[in-house]
Amino acid sequence: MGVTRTPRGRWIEEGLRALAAGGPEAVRIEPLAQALGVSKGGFYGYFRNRDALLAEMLDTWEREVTEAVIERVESGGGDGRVKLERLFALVDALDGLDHPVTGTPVDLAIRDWARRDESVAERLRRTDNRRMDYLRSLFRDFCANEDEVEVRCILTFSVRIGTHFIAADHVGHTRPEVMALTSEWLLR
Amino acid sequence: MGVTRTPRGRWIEEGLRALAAGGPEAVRIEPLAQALGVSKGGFYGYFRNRDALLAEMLDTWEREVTEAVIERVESGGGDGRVKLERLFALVDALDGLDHPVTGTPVDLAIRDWARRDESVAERLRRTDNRRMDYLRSLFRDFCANEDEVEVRCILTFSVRIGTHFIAADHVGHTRPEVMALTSEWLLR
Amino acid sequence: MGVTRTPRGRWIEEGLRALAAGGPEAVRIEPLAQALGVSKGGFYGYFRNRDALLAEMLDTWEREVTEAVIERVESGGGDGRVKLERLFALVDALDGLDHPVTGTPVDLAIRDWARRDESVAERLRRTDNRRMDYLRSLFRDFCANEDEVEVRCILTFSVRIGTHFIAADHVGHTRPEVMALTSEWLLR
Amino acid sequence: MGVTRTPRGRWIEEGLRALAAGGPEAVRIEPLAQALGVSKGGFYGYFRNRDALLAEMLDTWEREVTEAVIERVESGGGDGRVKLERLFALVDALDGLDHPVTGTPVDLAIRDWARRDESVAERLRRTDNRRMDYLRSLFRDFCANEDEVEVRCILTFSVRIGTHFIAADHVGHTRPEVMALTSEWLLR
DNA sequence: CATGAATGAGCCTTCATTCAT
DNA sequence: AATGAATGAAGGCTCATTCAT
Repeated sequence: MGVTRTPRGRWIEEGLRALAAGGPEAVRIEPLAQALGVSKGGFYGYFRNRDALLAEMLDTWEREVTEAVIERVESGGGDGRVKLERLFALVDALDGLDHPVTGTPVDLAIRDWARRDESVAERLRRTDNRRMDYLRSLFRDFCANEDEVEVRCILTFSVRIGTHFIAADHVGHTRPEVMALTSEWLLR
Repeated sequence: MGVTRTPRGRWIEEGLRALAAGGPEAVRIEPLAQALGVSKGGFYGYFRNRDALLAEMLDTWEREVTEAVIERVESGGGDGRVKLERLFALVDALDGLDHPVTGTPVDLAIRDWARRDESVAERLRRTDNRRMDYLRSLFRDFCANEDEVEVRCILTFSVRIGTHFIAADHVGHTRPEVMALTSEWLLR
Repeated sequence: MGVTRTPRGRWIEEGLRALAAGGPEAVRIEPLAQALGVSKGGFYGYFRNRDALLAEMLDTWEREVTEAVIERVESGGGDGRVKLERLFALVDALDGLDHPVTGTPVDLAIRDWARRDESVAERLRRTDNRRMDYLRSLFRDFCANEDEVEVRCILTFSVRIGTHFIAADHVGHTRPEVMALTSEWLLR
Repeated sequence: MGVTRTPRGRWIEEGLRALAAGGPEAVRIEPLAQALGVSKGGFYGYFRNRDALLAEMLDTWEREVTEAVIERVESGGGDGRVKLERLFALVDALDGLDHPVTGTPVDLAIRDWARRDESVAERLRRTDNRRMDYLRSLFRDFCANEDEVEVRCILTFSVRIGTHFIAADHVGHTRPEVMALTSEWLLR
């Protein structure tokens, strides 16, 4: 469940895997067909062309990425601070896994893609706004100043994204340890 | 200064421009030759192959990106807080410009590239460590706790990178305004 | 009458339509199936392969094209000259219509096709001989010299075909006007 | 001379040969390359794409087909009737040869193509108008009535084109004999 | 019978690379 | 060094055909 099983869905899933691994240019029909153990010609029974696959990959991602996390954070109950802690833990766990659709690598690949393709940027804007709205609602629980809420939100979001794009080492700490310290700091 | 003038350097510069615009896959010999007004065959007089160009592009970037900013921040004098403010202003200015080597788009493209290529990741680690070291030295000026220095560093760095990869809108503010609020907050 | 209604006939009719519009290469199973609102796999329930359809299209055309015109010319009565006038008027009318089987575009497409395929040429020879025989019988009504009959026949036939393959403009006349003058001249 | 020898010209010539033999759809890069004994990739050093080749084929044809015949007819001198006789003989000879550019098969293929492609039709209109203008000038030499000139022109042109698209046999004559009779008749 | 799925050959095109000049 | 030409691999796409259901 979650992992699509229809042949159409298998192309999409494999496409997202390729996207995560090598960016949109790496989503090539022939290697995908080979990975699925079918002939490349069969692809066109499901999708009009490569662009249609890319679009459906993004559709799938946009649909799944928003439902997944928020529900699981909300389901646990508690106040904003508790939920944020749960959110951070959940995101940490997600980084470790390798889900073909909701996994972090797909997210990062789409972020880079969005810098070059306005239609992708628009989709990202939609999902990022939904995430940011949720973040705001949690921070407001213990943070009265609206500006500060916004600052904490962008910092929280940035550090969770930025950590994957920054290669620096830390003195006396591992990156996860610094992330943990940072999370504490943002929840003060 | 910065813009190289040797024929070899012109290939590198044009390659970095292509990298910034479309990622490493967009660095293609023929369009580069066309942009330089020479034949693509000539490329191989300067570089063994495409990979050699990519390597030299990274060499050039690594060399230039570290010298540039720190020197200009230091040259102005003042304490850590003052220098950080200057640094932030400088980075903001850089985002607006479009320097073919030290410009932000090249930086972002290399960060995404590093996620897929370990040799690129290693170069990025070197430059990020140098930047992080410098950041640390500035934050230590007014922040005694080492852990907090580390937290402020990663937050500072993350928000400056993350802002380019995050598409969310803000309530009652533009992104630059939120960035300004964030900078204040990090310098408290 | 003319428009076939059996499923088999509908493939043939649609095939002729495609032939008229784009030549034999344009007779492609998939677009035909789409135009008929059925799946392309079903095609092979009626025809062994594409060539079988092409053959049956030609069968249909050969059968219908000969019956149609002559009967209608004869049915009106009169001498040869009168019948030729009626024939010319009929052909002019046919050029304006767009019958999927007996329409002029199909005729022209088959004529071009015959230049490249001997089996098509043979069918065309059969139908052209029947038409020519009929033409001869009409011209003989008012033209004693056998050679001149032959000349008038080939001229009559040629000008009715050639007009569709010649793109020249005329001085002070439209093409239909010149055709009318030509018809008069041939009936002198 | 006449047959182009530059590599570019060889592609065009081979393309026209394919056009004559199988229509525009038969002009395929790979078979052409094979016929020329080069790799298909090399094609793109000379032409942007297949359409560019088709266009240049038509350019070449349009250029050569107009110069060729008229000059040779004029060079012999004589009055209109004499020139027309020479023209008919020349066209007959051309039908027998197989020149890759000015040969009759190319002409016929282009005529059929023009029925489906307006840009081809326009080129054909240009060349046909030039030929028709020349025909008119010759017929006017011994035919005072303008309408009759026009009739003789379209009949002359039609029969020369139509003969290749009509498959009928003749009674007691071969086609060339009927053509000869027809020519006499048109020159009366 | 009809359908959906799959296949494989063939086509156009791009591109890194080589090489003679 | 630089150019123009050529190569070969790879990729996107179309299409006739087959086959299980």
